[in-house]
Amino acid sequence: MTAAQPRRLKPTDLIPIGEIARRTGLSVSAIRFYEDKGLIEPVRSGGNQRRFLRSDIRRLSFILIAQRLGLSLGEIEAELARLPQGRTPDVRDWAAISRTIRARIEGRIAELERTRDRLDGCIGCGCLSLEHCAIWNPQDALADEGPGPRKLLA
Amino acid sequence: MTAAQPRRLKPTDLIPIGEIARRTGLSVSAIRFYEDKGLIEPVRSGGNQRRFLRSDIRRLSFILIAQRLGLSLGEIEAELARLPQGRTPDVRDWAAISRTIRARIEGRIAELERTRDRLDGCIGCGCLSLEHCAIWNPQDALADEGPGPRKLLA
DNA sequence: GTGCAATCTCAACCTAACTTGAGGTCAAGC
DNA sequence: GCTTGACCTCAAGTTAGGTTGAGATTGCAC
Repeated sequence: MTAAQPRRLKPTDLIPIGEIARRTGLSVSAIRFYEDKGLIEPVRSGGNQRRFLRSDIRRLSFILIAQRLGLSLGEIEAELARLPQGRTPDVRDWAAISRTIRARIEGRIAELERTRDRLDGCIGCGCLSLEHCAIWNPQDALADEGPGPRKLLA
Repeated sequence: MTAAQPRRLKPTDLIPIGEIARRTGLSVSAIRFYEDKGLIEPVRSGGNQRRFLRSDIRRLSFILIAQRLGLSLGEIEAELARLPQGRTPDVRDWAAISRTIRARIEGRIAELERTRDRLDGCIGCGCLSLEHCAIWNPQDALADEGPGPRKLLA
């Protein structure tokens, strides 16, 4: 039972942290940090070292992409929680998550286009007060992304 | 000389911090923080209280907009440094700065569109490895915005 | 069976962007 | 002239997202 694996589960499918770091471009410490935050759950070797699956590369890549879009690690965790437990996520699982992300991208693009147009309009109109100008509308903080003063965005 | 001002420099043109906070949506502490960082320089009343000009509202509004675009306070300070010293900035001064900001917006939009298209392509192709997929390309970190792991973005 | 690079844990540190609190002053209304 | 709310300064605290360092193991190669 222990020799000549029939379904060929190669030991190379278990990747140590250094290699997963190299492959994703993340630092080793960042990956450990993400595990700490519950974003990823590697298995452990006999000697307590982390061992990652190939599908974890996709998981980590997703984290990177989502971060670029302005999601916090908490929000990313929420997205990842939608992946199936116990089995390796397949194309459809990832596609479901992608739809959420895609919507976010669209929204962000729309917001930027709005800001751009308003910026043009505001400079063009020369109102110089911004107070009653379209661009300066704190209520319109529909994308809660980016740092910004907490009071305004909260 | 002290009575009946000829050019009508109304005292209401000197705004206390509470009112400027109310008008911009910023917190009082955030405004003081920005002064500390050199982003704004209110004058002082006889009793050492801050007094803002109306044009400072525009300055603070600009800070908010720029932050939403992912600029750090340091970068914003650099932009604001291009405004004239000693005189109140006029339409053309602000227009010059707007052009930089506009370019940034365009760039960010382009990047998001690229990410969106790649996301579709990647999920569609089912490669599931991301390693050799277009979307997973750490070299393409052309927008150094958002938090993200320092090693990758540095 | 030994060497040495890669890992491990845990605690401390870091930057950005603010907030909070203590203790004291200013100014406008009655 | 006194009260009360708005302001002042300065120091310390907070959150997110990691990094750094010490001291101890592991595990692959020779």
